[in-house]
Amino acid sequence: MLPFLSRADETMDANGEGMAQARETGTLGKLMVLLDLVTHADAPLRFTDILSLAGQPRGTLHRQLSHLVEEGLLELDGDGRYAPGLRLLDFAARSWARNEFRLIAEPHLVDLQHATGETVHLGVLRGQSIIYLDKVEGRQPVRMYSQIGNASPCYCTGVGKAALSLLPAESLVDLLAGVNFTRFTAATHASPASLLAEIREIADQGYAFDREEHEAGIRCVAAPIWSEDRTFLGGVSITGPAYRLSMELLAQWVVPVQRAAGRIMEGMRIRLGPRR
Amino acid sequence: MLPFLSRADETMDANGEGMAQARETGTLGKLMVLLDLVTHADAPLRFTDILSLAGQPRGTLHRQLSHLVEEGLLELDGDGRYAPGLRLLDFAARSWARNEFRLIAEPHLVDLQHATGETVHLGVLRGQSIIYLDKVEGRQPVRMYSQIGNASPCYCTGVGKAALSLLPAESLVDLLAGVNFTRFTAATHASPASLLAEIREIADQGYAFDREEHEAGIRCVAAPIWSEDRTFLGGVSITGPAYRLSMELLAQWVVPVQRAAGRIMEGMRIRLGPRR
DNA sequence: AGTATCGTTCCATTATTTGGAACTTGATTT
DNA sequence: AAATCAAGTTCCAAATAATGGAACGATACT
Repeated sequence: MLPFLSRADETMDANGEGMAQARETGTLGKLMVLLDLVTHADAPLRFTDILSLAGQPRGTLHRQLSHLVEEGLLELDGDGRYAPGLRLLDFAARSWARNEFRLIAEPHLVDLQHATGETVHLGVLRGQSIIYLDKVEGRQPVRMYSQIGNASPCYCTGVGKAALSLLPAESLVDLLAGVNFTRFTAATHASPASLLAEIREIADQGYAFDREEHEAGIRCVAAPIWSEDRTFLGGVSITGPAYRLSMELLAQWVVPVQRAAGRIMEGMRIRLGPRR
Repeated sequence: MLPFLSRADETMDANGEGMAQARETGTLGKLMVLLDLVTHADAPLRFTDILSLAGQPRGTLHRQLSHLVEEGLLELDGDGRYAPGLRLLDFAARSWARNEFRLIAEPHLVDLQHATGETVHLGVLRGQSIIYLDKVEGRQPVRMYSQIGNASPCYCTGVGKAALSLLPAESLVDLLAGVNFTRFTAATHASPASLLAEIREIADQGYAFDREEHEAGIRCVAAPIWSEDRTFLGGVSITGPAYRLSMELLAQWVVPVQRAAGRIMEGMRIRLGPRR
């Protein structure tokens, strides 16, 4: 097995392997599997690499890749290596710029950043992952895309656990059934059982901590965001290094984070409210 | 000719209509037309809106949209409006983070930013558009994605004209034949003729200016970037407000910009060189 | 209640995808 | 230089998925 894909395997697992989820999207689904393969790889893949990973007949695979390249979703360099295409950037730039949820939340994220001086994130639950929609950092060296658009596990991030705490018990169990619990640090929940216990607590309290569960030395407080019809579930969080963010300090930020979350929800209700 | 492509044609106009480029990508091509429609719209579209724009039979369109939604490329909100899906962000984040060209160029962009104090861009030519791959800004309020991933016209941006100056005459004419010249400002080239004249000049000099041609009050200097096999054509630029960047000042920055471009090319050669 | 309007489902027809095999191309070995 | 091997590409009858007209629900409007 190709060594550099170990990473891709993990990500795929996190997306649900248990569910034996047959794609019902015909041709598109098959092509998306390929896009996933290429975008998850650590380096551009050669035809043969993809062949062994995708397990398709050569003729078929060749045409599929050609179509993806022709549409700009993949790029084929002079050495026959396939890399993600720049058209993806173009799509993403537009979908980000016009995203309603993000636009409504943005001013409140900035306020929260100013109030605390630390990094603020906005994330939503999609499948079993949290996708970060926005990030507001205090100091200069923000490398854009550094976090935005990234998919992170829901079971070991503040925003993730906050989002999960909003789910009805049944959906929660269903969702967790598909999750592969990777232990990123000593504090990462290793099983659904302990996670469920914490999530019940979070549901009562209305806020979640990440006690260095995803990355050693990084802590956060998060508050959940929801809509009545559960169209969006997500959260806001304040994140920072453990040496600066003691658990006591994080506790003091519970109220500001919740207030920001509340304002974002109010913004969504005003924007979408009349109809629901 | 199929009527439902009228809108897609418009979109293509900016990108090239003259080429009568029938999509050869079967099912995927049809779905990408829909993705284009939705991501280019100013607001989420309802089923009927897309129906009238795409002009497909209802049954067909419905299934196509369902597939896109199921794959996360589109999202359908509670009011039946289709918006770009967050999976696009996930794809883009990865393709950006691992893009070789960008990774090689990054340190040189930062150097250039420090040397001048103004905003630095890295862009590549894709089709008739420049796609910005990176941006390094001096002062704080960088809204990420503000420019990265955006597709801009090639005929009125510094990076665009620099990239065009590298093309052999024939390809250049072909490419410009497909461009729809929109006059953004009084200084925008209104026809291929005047543009061609300037591009010849740029090819001789090895650098390009943007004299408020895309946006009033914004100027830039750009230098071209190429590889022997023409796999990548693009440019680096320094951009800023006209009141601060006199043409004299821009002229002083020609050398630094060219030097940065040269270093990036060298980086690419080292990385890819042995093979070509 | 009556009637548009909007969205969804069905299914025989049609077009696209499939995949095995044959064929290039280019590098490596004898 | 010829032979061998691996990597990629093209072909085409068979299998599969997409198509689109029409019938069917679901809301909103009168």
